[in-house]
Amino acid sequence: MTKKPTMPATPPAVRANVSVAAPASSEEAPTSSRATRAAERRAAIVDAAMEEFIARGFAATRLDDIAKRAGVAKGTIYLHFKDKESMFEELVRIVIVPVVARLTTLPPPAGSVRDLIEAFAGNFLREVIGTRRGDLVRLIVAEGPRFPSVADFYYREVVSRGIAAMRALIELGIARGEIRDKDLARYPQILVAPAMIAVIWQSLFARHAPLDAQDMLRVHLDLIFGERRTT
Amino acid sequence: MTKKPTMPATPPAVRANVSVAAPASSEEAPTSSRATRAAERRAAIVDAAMEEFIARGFAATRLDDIAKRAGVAKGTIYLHFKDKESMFEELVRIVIVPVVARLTTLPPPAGSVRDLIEAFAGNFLREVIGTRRGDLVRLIVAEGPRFPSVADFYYREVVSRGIAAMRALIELGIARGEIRDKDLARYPQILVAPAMIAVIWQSLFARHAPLDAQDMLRVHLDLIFGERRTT
DNA sequence: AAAATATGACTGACTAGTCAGTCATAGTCA
DNA sequence: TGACTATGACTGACTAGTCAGTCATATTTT
Repeated sequence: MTKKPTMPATPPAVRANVSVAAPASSEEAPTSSRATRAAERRAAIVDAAMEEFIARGFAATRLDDIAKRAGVAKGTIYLHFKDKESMFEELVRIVIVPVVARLTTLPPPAGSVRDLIEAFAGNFLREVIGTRRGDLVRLIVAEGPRFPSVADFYYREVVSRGIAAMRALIELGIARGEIRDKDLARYPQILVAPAMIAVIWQSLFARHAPLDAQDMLRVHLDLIFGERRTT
Repeated sequence: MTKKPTMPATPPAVRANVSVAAPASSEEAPTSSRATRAAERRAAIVDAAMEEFIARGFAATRLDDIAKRAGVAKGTIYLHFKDKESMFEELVRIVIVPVVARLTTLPPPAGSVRDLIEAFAGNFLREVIGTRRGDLVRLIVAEGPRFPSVADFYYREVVSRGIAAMRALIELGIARGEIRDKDLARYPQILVAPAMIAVIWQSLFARHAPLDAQDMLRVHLDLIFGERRTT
């Protein structure tokens, strides 16, 4: 390479909006025991690694950069992770698991199916679309084929559960007469597709043509449930 | 790295199902003038590069491997392309352009809007979903953020045109009363979303849970147009 | 023979991973 | 309590290897 073609990763000033650790008082807070400090460092490494991997992809990310961003020596990374690969794999688990936990903690099953799904979509909008986590989803799509274990994990923990949950909701909707089309239960992907497209769109094309994801999802739900009767 | 973790790229035996050149008689066919031979070599390089980039991503792909797969010395690549980066960029153009050309050559605008869209979907199924070109789309999603010029090109040549074409069809459908939901014209993405999801699904999750893309698209169109009246 | 092409050994910049040594903290003893 | 020792988290210079890009040489075409 004649010169570095890669654009700089998000500069350190713009910190992740999704942090693994508590606010991580950046400097000199020996608030803590050895174990605590170690945990903080690990979290700092995870945050830094996520930023770098999202910005550059797995292969092009340098461990030196992760170390610098985390404010840690390179060797320290190897105290916490076996190697670059397993760091990437663990990273995905660490970031994804709590999100799934939160999203699958459904709100009380009160109200119509549409209300349930709207609550779901609202969470998704807030927690994923247009956030670092959305970028992480794109990263998984990007690196999945080269990391079968990551793809497997993601399928098992996120996709299959999500599909199952959506299918259950759709079947409920059909049973209650809220949803007309009975075939929809066979392809819950259709229900989720616009949300996924929104994630990708924000990552790739937002600067060409911003997308009002919330409004789009509303239109999509109108399509499935029929126009929203203004309560 | 202690050992190569990457799985081998598709072995040379399994040739691309999408070739840039004519069948590329692999050995010794001096059928041709210099210019022709040069063009064949260039095409072989493009094919090989596509395979490798799809299998490994940009950063992890070695030019030595592309050369070997194309049956060419590494130096030869530099007779055709300035460097790895511009090879990738040109590659995308070279492969995408003819597909767009073919897909935008609409069949005679006869029949219902649904028929038009179904024809479109059929082409897309055949030409993209589950083919190397589908993988290329995933690759663009993957590398887009690191190759703004690729993302720009893809947006300009494929996405914006596709969206515009879909919008036109939707508006026609609304005008003719085939489509109920008027808001759909504001988000043609909704019409296309399941097809994109199918592309990604085949790439990432096919071996966990195969997806009948054709049937899914049919269900989706039923959702938009209402159940298909059996002609 | 001259020109156009093609080759692949070579170079140098770059980076994953290592490890001997440092030092703040935790633990022990008088 | 204060001094002294043990621990292991942390460091960063270093090694071994990789790979994009070059170019002197060989091969093919005209």
